[in-house]
Amino acid sequence: MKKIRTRFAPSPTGYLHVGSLRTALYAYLFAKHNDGDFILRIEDTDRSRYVEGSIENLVKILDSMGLEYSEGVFADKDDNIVQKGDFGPYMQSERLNIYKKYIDELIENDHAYYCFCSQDRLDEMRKEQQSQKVAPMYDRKCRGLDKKEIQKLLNEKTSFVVRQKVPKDGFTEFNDLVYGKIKIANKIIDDQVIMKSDGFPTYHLANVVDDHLMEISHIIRGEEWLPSTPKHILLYKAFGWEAPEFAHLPLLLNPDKSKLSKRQGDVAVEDFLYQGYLSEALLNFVLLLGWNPKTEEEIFSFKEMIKRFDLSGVNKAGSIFNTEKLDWINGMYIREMDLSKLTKLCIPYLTETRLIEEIQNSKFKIQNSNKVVDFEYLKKVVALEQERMKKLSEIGGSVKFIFSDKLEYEKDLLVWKKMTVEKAKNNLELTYQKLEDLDEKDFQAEKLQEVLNDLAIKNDIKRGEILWPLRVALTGLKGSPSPFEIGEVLGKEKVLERVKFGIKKMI
RNA sequence: GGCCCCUUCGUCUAGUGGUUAGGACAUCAGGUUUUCAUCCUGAAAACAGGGGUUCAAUUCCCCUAGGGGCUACCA
Repeated sequence: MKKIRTRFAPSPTGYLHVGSLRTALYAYLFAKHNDGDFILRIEDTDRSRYVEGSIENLVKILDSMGLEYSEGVFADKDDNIVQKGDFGPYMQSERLNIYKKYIDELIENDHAYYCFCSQDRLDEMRKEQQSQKVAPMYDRKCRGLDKKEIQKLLNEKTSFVVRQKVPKDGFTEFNDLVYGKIKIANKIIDDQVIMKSDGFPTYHLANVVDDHLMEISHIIRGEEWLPSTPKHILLYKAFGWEAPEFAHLPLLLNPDKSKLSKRQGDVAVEDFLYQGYLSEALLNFVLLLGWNPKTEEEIFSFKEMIKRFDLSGVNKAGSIFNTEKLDWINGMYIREMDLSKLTKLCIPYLTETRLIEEIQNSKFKIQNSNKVVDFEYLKKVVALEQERMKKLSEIGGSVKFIFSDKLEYEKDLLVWKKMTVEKAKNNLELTYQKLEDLDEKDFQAEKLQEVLNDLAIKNDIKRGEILWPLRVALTGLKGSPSPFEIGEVLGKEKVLERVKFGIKKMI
């Protein structure tokens, strides 16, 4: 059986779009599920749209996502871009001579022709066609040029492009692995430009040549390519090549159902990463946007994704990119994560340290605070919020109270339900006395819980009437982790200080 | 305008010629918890419309409507 090979073929035009991430993921999963290869090819044939640094960025993100490719463009130790693999180079801009050869072959075999029409003529023609409400198409003026004329224009160094010679009649059809049979009349297919006047090939030509040369077995790409697939099929035919299989993926949509775009919110993978979404969670979320396992499972490990993915589970309708569920999935992954690992990931959001060189014996300065703590302490702080965090970026705000020198809150907050202020104050005083007698080393969640429960029982007070005022005194917040856990993180001195502060408020 | 594609709860989706049309997120209610979160229980919530075919249609066919994509010397 033929080896399964898929590729991810982005253009280096800036950030990595979440839709592209999904495309890459599906292509990756399909290849790996079938024990095949997944390769990366950079489609940089449009020089005007090239954005500096985007290849580096892309490689970095793919790497952090775990979408490992076996051939393509990699970053070496020093972050230099290098190309590796049997069928390279993998940057189209470095393959110009290859395309040139194939374009010449097409001209030779009468499947393509020189076109000397000026941009102005083309623009005018298009305008005219649009005003008459006919489909804008090249009028094939240069299709009939004879050899002599062509040579003459060539000799005069007239600017030219090369166009694909599309059959005038008949139909081109193919079977898409997602959409099924697609059939289009050749007469409505334009004589597509395959080589631009700057000598660069267009997407259509470069794509076909590369996919053939790189032995791609399955082209997995976005639905926006569906209408131009017949052109590609025709190109394969013109070369006498067997076309690969096609699987087009439904688009990701804005809330208004248009194609997902930057205008209506974040679409760059790096933005989501920056906000504190975990790459596993993002992958899991995007996996489910347009694919389902035919069971009710929703959380998939990377290994499980590979095992379970198949193209038959891909649906046809576009899906709105709504991050509500992403938040849930992310929270899920955060809760399951090993505390040390989670803490490391939280460091950029919690401390002023951006680069984590050495965790052991390191000191971390807390953001917007003058506090400096070690990693073990950070772990305790993160543990406080692990089960209520949806995104890593929330950590700084949610544990701010731990590090502040003076809490700000209304005194009424100290009063629980129907309690009186007097009662709250008394209970807090009672608590103070009890905690004051406690040894520093007894400031440990379980012990505190035991001691405070005991206090409530002995004095015949509802637990809430002890614990609520205490918790508020320690946090100044309506909602927070329990006073036991917080007491442990804060330590005796701070706890007593804050309780005293609370009591004073009520005097 | 032309061509192509799509249409099940608010969102992601399952599903079948006969189902109480299932799940998840979000929402709401209740329980657990001192609070928040977690966790548990429950509720509300969908087959775009119209014609066929059929004993029976959400499911098959046609039409309409709506949405989207493409229509570049961009990918």
